[in-house]
Amino acid sequence: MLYLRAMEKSYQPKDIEQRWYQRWEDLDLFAPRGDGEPYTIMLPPPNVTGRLHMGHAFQHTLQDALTRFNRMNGRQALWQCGTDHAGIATQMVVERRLEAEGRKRRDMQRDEFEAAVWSWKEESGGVITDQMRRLGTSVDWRHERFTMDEGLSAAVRDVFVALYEAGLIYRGKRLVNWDPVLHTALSDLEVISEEEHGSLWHLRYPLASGEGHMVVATTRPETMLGDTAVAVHPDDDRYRHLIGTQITLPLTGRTIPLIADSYVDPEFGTGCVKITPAHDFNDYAMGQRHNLPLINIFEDDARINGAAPAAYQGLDRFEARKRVVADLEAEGLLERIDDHRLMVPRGDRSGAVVEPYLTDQWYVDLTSEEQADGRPGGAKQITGPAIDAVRSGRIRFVPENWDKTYYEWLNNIQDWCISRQLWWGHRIPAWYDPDGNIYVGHSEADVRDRHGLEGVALRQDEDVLDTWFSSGLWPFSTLGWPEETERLKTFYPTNVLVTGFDIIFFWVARMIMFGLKFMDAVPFRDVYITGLIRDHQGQKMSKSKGNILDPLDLIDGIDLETLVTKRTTGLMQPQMAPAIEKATREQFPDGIKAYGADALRFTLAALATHGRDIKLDTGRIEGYRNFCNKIWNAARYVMMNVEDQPVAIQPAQATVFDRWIESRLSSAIASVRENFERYRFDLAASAIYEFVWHEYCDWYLELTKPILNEADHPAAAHTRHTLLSVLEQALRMTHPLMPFLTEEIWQRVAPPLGLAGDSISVQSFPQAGAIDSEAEAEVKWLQGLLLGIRQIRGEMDIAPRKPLDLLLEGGDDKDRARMERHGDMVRKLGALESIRWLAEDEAVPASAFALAASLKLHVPLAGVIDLDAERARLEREQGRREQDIGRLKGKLSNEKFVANAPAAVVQKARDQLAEAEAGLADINAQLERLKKL
RNA sequence: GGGCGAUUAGCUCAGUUGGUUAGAGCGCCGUCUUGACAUGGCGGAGGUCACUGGUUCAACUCCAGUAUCGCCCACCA
Repeated sequence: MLYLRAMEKSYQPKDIEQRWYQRWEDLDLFAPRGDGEPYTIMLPPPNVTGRLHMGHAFQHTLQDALTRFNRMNGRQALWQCGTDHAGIATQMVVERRLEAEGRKRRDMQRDEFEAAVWSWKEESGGVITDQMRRLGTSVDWRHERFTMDEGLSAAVRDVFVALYEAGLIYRGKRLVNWDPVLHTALSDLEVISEEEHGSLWHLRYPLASGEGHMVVATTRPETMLGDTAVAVHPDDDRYRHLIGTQITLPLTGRTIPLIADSYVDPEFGTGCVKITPAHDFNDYAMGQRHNLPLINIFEDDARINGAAPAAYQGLDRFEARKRVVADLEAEGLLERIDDHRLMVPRGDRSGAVVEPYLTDQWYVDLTSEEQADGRPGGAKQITGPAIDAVRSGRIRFVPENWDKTYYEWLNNIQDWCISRQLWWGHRIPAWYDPDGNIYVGHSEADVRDRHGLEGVALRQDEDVLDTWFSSGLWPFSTLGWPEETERLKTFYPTNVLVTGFDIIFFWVARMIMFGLKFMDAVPFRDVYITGLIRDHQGQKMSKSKGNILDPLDLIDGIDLETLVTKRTTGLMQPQMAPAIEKATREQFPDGIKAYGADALRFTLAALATHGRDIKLDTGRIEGYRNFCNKIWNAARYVMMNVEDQPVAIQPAQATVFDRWIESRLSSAIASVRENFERYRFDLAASAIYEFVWHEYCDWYLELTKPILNEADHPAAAHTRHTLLSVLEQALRMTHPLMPFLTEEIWQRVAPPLGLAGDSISVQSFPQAGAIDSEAEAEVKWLQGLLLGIRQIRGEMDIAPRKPLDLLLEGGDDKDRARMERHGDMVRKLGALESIRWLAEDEAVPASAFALAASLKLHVPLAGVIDLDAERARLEREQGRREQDIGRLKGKLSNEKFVANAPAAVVQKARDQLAEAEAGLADINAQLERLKKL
């Protein structure tokens, strides 16, 4: 009992949480245990230098709940964790830090820079793992992996070599998305296109004949320096006669042809398009069709190069644009400028406008068809199987409709550009000899060996691989692949992947491709796609909007000034600071309270509905913090009552209340189990909440008080047992969502029941027992009776403890028998002075009235009763019943309803009608009596 | 231009194969500091289920369309 102290009056998460995680880890409870059926979740590896945001906290909560639930069910549960080296993101962070120290990457040696990244990784890598521990995540820390670990790097090289040898990786010179700030190629996915304000410049291109000119419209006038044609639609009558003639390209002195291509839309602009094959994807394609020359006019930082006239060389592309427009205008060749909205492609990391740029890059073939030499192309070998895995149901998206997004993307996919001109990442395992021949292998020695390259100078490719290339191997590389380890055999394929929709393409699809290709099996059975966590107004959380919430601040709390500082420092746009400060002060005038990890987790689970983003409101977290306190205090009550008291276990002595709460618990357990299995964390959370608060606390605990407060009550011992046992099971049921609180309480509750263990987290998840419908009916009856009394009290403004007399009228033998059994309980919980049945011919005194099914309750209130209030209340009841009766009569008088609806539905309507009519008669009678007073 | 989603109480959301008096939390009103808990108890008010048609004995639920909002994909210069 090392860890246990006297229970404070209220729940203090800080005390509890800090003690338990360390203990769990010391006991190594989160490694796979036993020999049950394996259950595996791969943690989407966060960026090693990052911090966890609310989205991570959300996903980690769900993964932890699943892992804990399955661990408690006896599965060999593995939650594989680790971090991603995050090529571009990390390189940028480190470069920025170096610049703060006055150092520049370009002045450094490559190995020197890599060393700086590794040391930054060591320094900052602990932030995430610390955050995860604070959240209570039960990952297998001893097998934590990093995508640049030697084993994972070897896997990357093996995959690259294998795909290259299969003809599925190739090197090619073509137009790529080029980031001129980061000086690297990007994949299609890393380019974000958004609509921006721009202009449409109408330029005059003189005909070489000297007779007139063509007018072309462009959004990028500077690229005219690289034009190699002007195109019109072949059927465009305005220009048809000019097709094939030459045009004098202004400013350059070059002559270019007027060509015809049906790609051109005659309706748009002037119907004439300038063609720049080296700087536009469409123009590139057209250039291929028409054998046009490519003129690259940019350096790799998008300055104008030597291919352009000297006047423009060295200018940045935007400078060049101004200059070109000015020069054209000076020559009278600028017809007009229209405002124009256009889609501007930007690099997702740098924000720089991406330039289509002709370079040599490495690609994974995802599109080509089967080839004549028998080599299956990428479409057949990689993309097709990935589509089929989902189509055949071997992989299931939850919610299901994400499969459409997945198919849509794969059906329109392009080859994947995997090379990046960065220093941080997996170096491409390709070497060049002085003649430029390419050799791909696992290492330089391997290459020399295989190709007999003794004594030949070899130079390794400078580029690194796209980060997602290594992330795509995560489900098997972390388990030891390419070695055939025991771990790999046991835990692959994994059961479920929990992630956001934003990386379905980046990551999910690629894991499926690689998993199928290299493991010959799907990497996971289910893909649970979570919604996005948004702020209380539904805005996306982002540093630049200043609406970020750090999970740790919700756990530990934070004062307003610290929060303001945190949100306003290190902004990309410092001018936003005042607005962010104002909004923060408005939303959190007192800062953020400490809610604790359990409350945060429970909230996130409760909000996890399918197919919907989540607006996170701290009010909601506060509500669940209160729920933690409720559990805490219920446990206090239980412990107070079992200390030094006998706890019996003979079921024969069970009261109907004991049977009732056991039965309700069974329903709750069944619901929680089912909903965890369906990934309905929201329903699981509400089943727990409903049971613990509104059944166990609101009713059962209250029902035990009259028994336990009476000296030597015959049911006391068993009641204590039930109090403990139900709480103990409820704790196990709640543990996957609230690991800390349940552990703390379980350690106190288990021993009196003769149970013990290192931790609740390795106990079994409770099993649902039988439903006791007899007990449920009896307690429901009792609740109805007490509700009637409370309604009278509540609406008549009678003090809760003022003793009342209760007169009963009507009812049947069952009511009398039940009242016989529970009269004492009703008297105590209803704070009644007396209970008496009205004699058959006895006049009803002036009283407040309530109905409990067919039982009529009268509370005599001579002199005290507010007749008007009571009449108004009864009339409201009257109105309700009349409405019901009207509706039910209408239904039942419809012959088709009676004929077609299932018998049970018709009977139900009849019963409801009878009950409503009887109730209405009772209320009318009471109203009549009131009139006479 | 294609695809997906949302619209239910003041707010945030449930409502599983069509049959419930359409629910919960927060907020609101009233009341109560009783030996688990005021981070609480008890009672209460509050909804033409976005709109229009259709299918059906029966529609929040199924179908079609409309409106508003949001997201993803796409080469219109």
